[in-house]
Amino acid sequence: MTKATAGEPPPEDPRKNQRAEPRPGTAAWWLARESEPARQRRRRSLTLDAVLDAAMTLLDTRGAAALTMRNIADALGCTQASLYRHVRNREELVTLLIDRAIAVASAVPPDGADWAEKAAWSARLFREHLLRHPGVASLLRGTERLGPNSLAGMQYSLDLFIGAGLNPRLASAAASSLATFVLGSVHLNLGLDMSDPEESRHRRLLFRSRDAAAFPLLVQHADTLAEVSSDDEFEVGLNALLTGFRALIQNSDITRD
Amino acid sequence: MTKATAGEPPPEDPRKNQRAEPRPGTAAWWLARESEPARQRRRRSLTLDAVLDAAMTLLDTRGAAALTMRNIADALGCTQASLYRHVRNREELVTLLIDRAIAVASAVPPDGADWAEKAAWSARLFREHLLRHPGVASLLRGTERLGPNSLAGMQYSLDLFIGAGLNPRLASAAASSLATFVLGSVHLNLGLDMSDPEESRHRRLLFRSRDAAAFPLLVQHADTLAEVSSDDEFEVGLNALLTGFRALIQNSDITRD
DNA sequence: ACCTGAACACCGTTCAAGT
DNA sequence: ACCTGAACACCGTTCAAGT
Repeated sequence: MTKATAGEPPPEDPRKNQRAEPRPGTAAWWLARESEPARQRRRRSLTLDAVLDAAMTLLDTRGAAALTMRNIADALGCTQASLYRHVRNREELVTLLIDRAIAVASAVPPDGADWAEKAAWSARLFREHLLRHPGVASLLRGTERLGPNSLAGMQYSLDLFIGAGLNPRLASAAASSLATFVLGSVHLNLGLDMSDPEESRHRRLLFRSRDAAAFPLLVQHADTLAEVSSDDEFEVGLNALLTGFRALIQNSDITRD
Repeated sequence: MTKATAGEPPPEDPRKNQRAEPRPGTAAWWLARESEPARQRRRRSLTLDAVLDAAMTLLDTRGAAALTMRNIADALGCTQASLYRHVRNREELVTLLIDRAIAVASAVPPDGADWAEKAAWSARLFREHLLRHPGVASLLRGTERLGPNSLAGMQYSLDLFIGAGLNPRLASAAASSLATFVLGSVHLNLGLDMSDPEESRHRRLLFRSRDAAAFPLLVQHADTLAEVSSDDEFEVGLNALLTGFRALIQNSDITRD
């Protein structure tokens, strides 16, 4: 009864994963899924797509906490047990769901922009998509990095950064860094309500009331700090990253082998 | 029975949060906690610290999925109900726990380094701390950004970036961006086992077997891509960010008001 | 071959009752 | 004033039994 969850040290089987079912999200798992033709061959009343569709609307309308097997089954008018015919776990369901929910990353930026403008455009689009679907953001764990939609995004950004002058290794790292930053930005603001005007006021109060000896800068700049929004943070970080990539490209121009 | 979770659209009370208890992690909540002297005054057999200690060792040894009220109570030799005397929710417990688990951020980098080296040192330290405590990483949600330990980190990095020449607003955004990037980097690799040598092999197989028409770069550079590690990604992104901050500092030198 | 009903071992949270 | 026992309404997952 191992409930494997991200962040959990694996139960450490005595014999190291000797032919154990691969965990959802690993390369082995994504590979194994493709060579399972039997699963989808038969015509059936309930399909995996229908399950994922129901899960997606549930996630969007009622949030991550409402994404239960029972609720999904209810939405589909079947029993919970039926779901396990299309999915081995809840974890597997979430992995498939999130890969699918990430599809927006394949949207193509306006033509005529240079690589940096395109990268910024895509990063902003991805962020806005996640902000509109906070349930999706809260479930992102990296397990979807090898899913078809993520791979499409990777192909796109590799093209972008290699075209800009980076070698494949650096292009891959740059693309991942950008995605990492977008996800971190959304994730670090999930529990907060900066949209709530009260939050900004309370934040100011909090900074102001700190011990001035221990937190001089927080006290001194309380008003300014309370007003720095998640959008501000994102734009500053995004520009810094792209500036850094630009420098990296110029460097590898010089040290080109 | 609202189970408010990050990523969940708030249940939308008809009257907008009219004197409702603030959600854990909001500025109002952190503020309210301080002006609650009665809670900790009395000598009691079970203290909040003891609860959080037990929760922490549970999280580290058995992972996030094992962090249940029952298990915490068992570890302390009390009943679950007793825990609710020190904590209103599981959510509140997690918020307090994560703030405390983040204390490493207050470690001070070696003297004599310039601001960029110090920032890099702290970022790496924070990342390594999170990698050693994946359970903590998986629970980070931004609700701890206003906790005492995060504020200490903020005071420190504000000092660093203001000292380097940024105004308070930009310094705050830069500091947050860096933290965002570290967290995103750890979080996006939570579900994966890059330590597993098999994973790299499977990843190569996965890239190689893509449709060459749709994913030409993935197929072409499969071997290289399969070997880019999370460490590589992190270092590339970290350097890019710091390079970007350096440029930002030079710019604000010029346009100083 | 597919789906169901009913159960199992868990959750977080509450509250009257004990001391 | 503090803690407990026992319950409540939920979870994910399994499996014999139905069709």
